[in-house]
Amino acid sequence: MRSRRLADVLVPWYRQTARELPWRRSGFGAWGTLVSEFMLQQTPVARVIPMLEAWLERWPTPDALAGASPAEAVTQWANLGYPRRALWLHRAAVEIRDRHDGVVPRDVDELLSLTGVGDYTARAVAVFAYGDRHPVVDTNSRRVIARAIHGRTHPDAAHRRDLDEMSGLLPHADIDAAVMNAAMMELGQVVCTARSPRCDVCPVRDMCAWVAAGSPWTADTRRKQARYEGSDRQARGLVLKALRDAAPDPLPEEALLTSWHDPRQRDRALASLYDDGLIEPDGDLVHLPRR
DNA sequence: TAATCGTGGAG
DNA sequence: TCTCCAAGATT
Repeated sequence: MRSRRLADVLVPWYRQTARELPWRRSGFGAWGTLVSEFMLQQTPVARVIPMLEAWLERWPTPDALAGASPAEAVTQWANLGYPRRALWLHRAAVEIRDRHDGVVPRDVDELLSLTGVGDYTARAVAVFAYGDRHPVVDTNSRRVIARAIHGRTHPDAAHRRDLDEMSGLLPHADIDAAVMNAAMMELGQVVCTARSPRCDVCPVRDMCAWVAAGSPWTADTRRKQARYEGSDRQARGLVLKALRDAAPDPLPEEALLTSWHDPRQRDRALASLYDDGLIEPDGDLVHLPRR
């Protein structure tokens, strides 16, 4: 059947052509893997690499990060985006210290119980750091499945059934299954890309349902990302940038978003940041979270 | 379940 | 210039 043959082609293809990335080095470690996966959540590989190395140099273990303040984590996170991830990674480090003796857990359910760790990240750590056999499904592999298996241009929204589908594609041996998971992601990222797939160099084009269907380019029905300019997210981003730049010093709340056009939106952005625990009040001052 | 959450590079 | 979207998680 098709699923079996896909792995027969992709596993050797990956072994021959995969890019060298920091988290693919042997002995990179579960902590490094966990940090890299947090950073890679919605942030491109090229932007992650230098930030990851700086992070691991500063905090080489979960204990080291757990001993720092959330403010330090948010500051070190710099411009990676979605700063809640920095907060959550810090919380996860505290949980690893307190509940797992400072060792990144191997069990998927224990990984899932860590703050900020979901279906993708938990299995990525179990598979890529520990070598266990689980389906790892990210946006790239979902796109490859949509095209190669179902002949669709775009994947549907992420769903847990994706895990079952990927399970059906995995070879039996743990080591090969791990490579297959990585190969699907790699193919989606470098060949079967979202906007302009490079079918001319695709190793599985002769078994691709989408190519067989004539490579139809249908509309993407998934909801588009909201406009950023003038959004709450932009307002929040400006607040955190100001606080990161001032860190470790706080700033007067009046100094934040001084030239923002919409005072109600300014209040809303600040309120949501307080709510998320990304900022905290100290009289008239605003701090990044100190504990 | 669908909306929300940053930032910057590529096309 | 402007749109798209990137190794997702949470509520």
